[in-house]
Amino acid sequence: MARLPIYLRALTTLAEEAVTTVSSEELASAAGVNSAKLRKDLSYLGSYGTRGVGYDVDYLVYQVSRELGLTQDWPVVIVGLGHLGHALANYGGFASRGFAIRALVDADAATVGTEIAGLRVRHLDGLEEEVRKHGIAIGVIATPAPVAQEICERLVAAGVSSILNFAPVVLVVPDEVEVRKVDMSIELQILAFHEQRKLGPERHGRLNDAVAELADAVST
Amino acid sequence: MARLPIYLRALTTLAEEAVTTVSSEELASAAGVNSAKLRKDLSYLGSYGTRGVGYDVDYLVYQVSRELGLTQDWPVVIVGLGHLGHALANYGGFASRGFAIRALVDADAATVGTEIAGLRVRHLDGLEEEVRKHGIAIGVIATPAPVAQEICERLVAAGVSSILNFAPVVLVVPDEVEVRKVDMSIELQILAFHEQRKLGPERHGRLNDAVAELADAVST
DNA sequence: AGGCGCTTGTGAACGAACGCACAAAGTGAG
DNA sequence: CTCACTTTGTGCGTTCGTTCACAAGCGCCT
Ligand SMILES: NC(=O)c1ccc[n+]([C@@H]2O[C@H](COP(=O)([O-])OP(=O)(O)OC[C@H]3O[C@@H](n4cnc5c(N)ncnc54)[C@H](O)[C@@H]3O)[C@@H](O)[C@H]2O)c1
Ligand SMILES: NC(=O)c1ccc[n+]([C@@H]2O[C@H](COP(=O)([O-])OP(=O)(O)OC[C@H]3O[C@@H](n4cnc5c(N)ncnc54)[C@H](O)[C@@H]3O)[C@@H](O)[C@H]2O)c1
Repeated sequence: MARLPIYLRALTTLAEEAVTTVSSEELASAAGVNSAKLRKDLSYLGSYGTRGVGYDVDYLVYQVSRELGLTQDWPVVIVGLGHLGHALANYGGFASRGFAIRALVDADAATVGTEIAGLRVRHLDGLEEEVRKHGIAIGVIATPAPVAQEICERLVAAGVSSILNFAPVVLVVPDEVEVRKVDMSIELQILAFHEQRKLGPERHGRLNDAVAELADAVST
Repeated sequence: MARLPIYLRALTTLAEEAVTTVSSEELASAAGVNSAKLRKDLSYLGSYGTRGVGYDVDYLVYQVSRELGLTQDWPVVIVGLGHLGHALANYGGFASRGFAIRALVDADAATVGTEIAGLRVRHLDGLEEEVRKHGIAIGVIATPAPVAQEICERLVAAGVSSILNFAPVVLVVPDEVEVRKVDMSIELQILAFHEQRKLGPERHGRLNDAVAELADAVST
């Protein structure tokens, strides 16, 4: 389930506050979900709660971490160390959540050889060697969009089977490779869509009209 | 619909390649979705296709842009100009997709006053004034997690009604405010989950066991 | 020891979204 | 003009996920 990481974050926050026990209701509101949904999600991992009491925070942290495969550290390579790649490489939040950035790769001669967050940037030529050397299964693509697909293919060929893509393109990969994309422009556009709708439906698209009609129908 | 921005991107790419007409099948595969789903999505905006031919690319770009509210530029404020805030402020992909970054705000004395991407960073004190001055409806939070909720409340109080949050916290907002979050750690954790499953179910969590049993049941 | 109150785990109903498959509609060739 | 071909728009069955609601289980208080 894609919600486990959210629960895990809420749980670790609680653990830091020295909370030992939490009810599904509390945890659900901290994670921003329905409590029945949370209980059902957790029940897929097994019965780790105590009726009448709730869940033991530390124990649940462990179980969820195990389920997510975070009891070990995953080595990661970042390809493309422009603005975004720099930010990612310097971000401490990955290391503390089960990931270890092990290799940085870029094509730009000016960037290659520089040190970022204690790691030396290697030239693109060494991509495959870095992946093999560190046994890297997870690759991050932070290159310009036009080269993302090519980088993706090289990562896959080298043995990477999970990719986090920041470039605004749809990557084509074999079935066994998992891709997730983070696209900030799309997020903003979705916000703009809702924002526009708030301004009043009359001056806008047909989708809004349809929604307005629906609202009318409901209110009568 | 949350898929419209993806279609829009595929369409603009096609437009740049001087493609004038596209079938639902082609556009769907470029966007990575089922063609029936794409046609149904587009039909919500109206009937802009021609049977036997397909969709006119330029016309569809315009219709989708209008639906998303991208015929105008949306002013945006970024709060927190650390690594990530810098990357965002310098990113050209926003301006070309209907957004104009109009204000940068940070609490750090060393950052305030510096110029990033042609814009001067203003102190947090001026947040409300900047929002009002530019009529900003969309705010981006790139501050450390502990202050994100507080910043969020100030943005909302100042009149911002859509927020893009990069801090790893669940923001609490009034119903009429739209929040979207981008959480890179969560994306990585989801990848780790799938990665772990590939390694073989025997040494892992109960969720995997359940899936394995299911697979057994199906194959017999 | 027994009962009371609280919280979990889940069966079942509901609803939304997906995708198949086809009729309707347009194009172009003969 | 007609026919064969292409592609849209959509009705409908199906699947997936969410939520309600409640029985089962646990701890605590008496
Ligand atoms: N910066 C942001 O805030 C932001 C936001 C959304 C999306 N993105 C996307 O993320 C990607 C990176 O953005 P950025 O702002 O860091 O861009 P950037 O131009 O600052 O950095 C790109 C980096 O990739 C390197 N590169 C180019 N070709 C390469 C190749 N073939 N192999 C390896 N490295 C190569 C460049 O040398 C450069 O260091 C882009 O696709 C962009 O669209 C960025
Ligand atoms: N850098 C990444 O790649 C990355 C990845 C995932 C998530 N994030 C999240 O994004 C956020 C920012 O990350 P970062 O790497 O840029 O951190 P950072 O520490 O580099 O930058 C944080 C910035 O926020 C400013 N700030 C602090 N308190 C403030 C306040 N009250 N008001 C306004 N500004 C304030 C600081 O002065 C600093 O400039 C964090 O919440 C982080 O968890 C970052």
